[in-house]
Amino acid sequence: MKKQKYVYDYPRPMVATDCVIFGFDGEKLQVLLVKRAEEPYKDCWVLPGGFIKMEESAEDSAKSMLFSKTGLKDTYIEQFHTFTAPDRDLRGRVISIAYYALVRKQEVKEGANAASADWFSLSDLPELYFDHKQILDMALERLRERIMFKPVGFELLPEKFTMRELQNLYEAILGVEFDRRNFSKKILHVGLLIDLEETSWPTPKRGAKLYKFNAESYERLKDKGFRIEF
Amino acid sequence: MKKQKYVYDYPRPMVATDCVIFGFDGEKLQVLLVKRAEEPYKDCWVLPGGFIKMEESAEDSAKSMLFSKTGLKDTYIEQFHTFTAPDRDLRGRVISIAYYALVRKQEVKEGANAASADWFSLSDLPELYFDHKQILDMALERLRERIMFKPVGFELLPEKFTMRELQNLYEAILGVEFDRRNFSKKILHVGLLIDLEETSWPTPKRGAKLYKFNAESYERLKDKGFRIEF
DNA sequence: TCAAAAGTGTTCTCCCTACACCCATGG
DNA sequence: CCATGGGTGTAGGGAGAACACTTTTGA
Repeated sequence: MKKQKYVYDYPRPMVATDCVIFGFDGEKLQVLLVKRAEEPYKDCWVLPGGFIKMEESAEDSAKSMLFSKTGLKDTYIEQFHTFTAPDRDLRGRVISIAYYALVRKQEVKEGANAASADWFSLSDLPELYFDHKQILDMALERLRERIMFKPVGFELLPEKFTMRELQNLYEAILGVEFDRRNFSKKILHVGLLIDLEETSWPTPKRGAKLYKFNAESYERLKDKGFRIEF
Repeated sequence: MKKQKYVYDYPRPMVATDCVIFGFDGEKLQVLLVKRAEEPYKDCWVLPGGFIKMEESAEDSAKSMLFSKTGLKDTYIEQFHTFTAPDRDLRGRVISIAYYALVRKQEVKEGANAASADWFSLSDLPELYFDHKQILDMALERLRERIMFKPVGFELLPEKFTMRELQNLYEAILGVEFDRRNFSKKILHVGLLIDLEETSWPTPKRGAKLYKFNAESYERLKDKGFRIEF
């Protein structure tokens, strides 16, 4: 089958999506990186991404890429910036529409891609290529802004979690530390948490109460937005 | 001269920038629209925009378009979303990287484009085509989020302004009303305003104090961010 | 002299902050 | 029994919200 060619009157850039996939291990915020299979930068770690198809939106493109790396559908995904510097990609003029996704690491299927994909803590990243470090930095910045108004953090936690885990998550994202008691009071006051009458156990030392989040109030607050002041 | 053609192995979308240019008349928030010169939608009002060139970034493209419509350089401009629905443009697959800009209407050159460009209050918009209404709505949403953390509003005001004008601006952007006295107290407390010892005059009835904003504190707060709670 | 807009200060309440002690568990 | 982490309450301070009267000026 002969290769088809595409002919245009004016030059056109290539358009790709890249995705910053955030996960949380209970302590630290992490990012999923993949190992490039081809030149340039073969075998180097980069953000997962790909060129968009003509009949799909960028969001569809990002979602199907996300599915192929994690086996997850219906994850939280949000477009945050489009990177357009003419020289950002060695291969030619490539524009990248960047997304970040929040996933529950527990639900991510390991295996198929085990050798070519891995989680990295933000404090322990490998060198990144192209402009992927900037992309990652901006993703985190946007996530920080977002989490002040929308309870998106729950997308990163397992169904049941302890107050400590939730606090660790907020601290990891915002890069600050909170007083245990005040944090707990504030969060409970928002009314998003349901106190499961269980305790996590075994844990180191003493078991802690488990919470899940209240999907109903969540729906209410997602539109309206809310405010947590730290 | 014969028209050159561009040939690629894979299909590529066209990439454009569209720009939501906000202005403020002292009372209401406004948007600059242009009249299309060509089909489709000839003579209809749309957001100013254009295709990006291969050797310029999207931001450069938006800026030069902005310059051509307003005569302004160094305006506040911010990318906020990229619109990618496959059917969003009748002319084919066009991806649009959208920006909003904040300009001082007083500084905008009228004239050259007078017949083909005009300001519209948000409450009094003409019908918009393509997905430009959605683009505009999202621009406003992002501007709202932005103004809570960064003092970007000053980009829309003339050098000297009254407290009432500043309040009108915040009310117009956020779509709420504030108590005059509390608003004034809060804003002054941030320390961004310099009390010029002048009064606006003539105005309707009584003259009001004029303020300008303090560029120095502005620079400080722009990085650090700040918080105005309303 | 009346209408419209501007200037100004106080009180009350609520929420955020700082902070310390006791309890349960595992080693 | 000791170390580690979890659970809980209170007192004080600061900031936001509500609110009214006086002044200026143009019509």
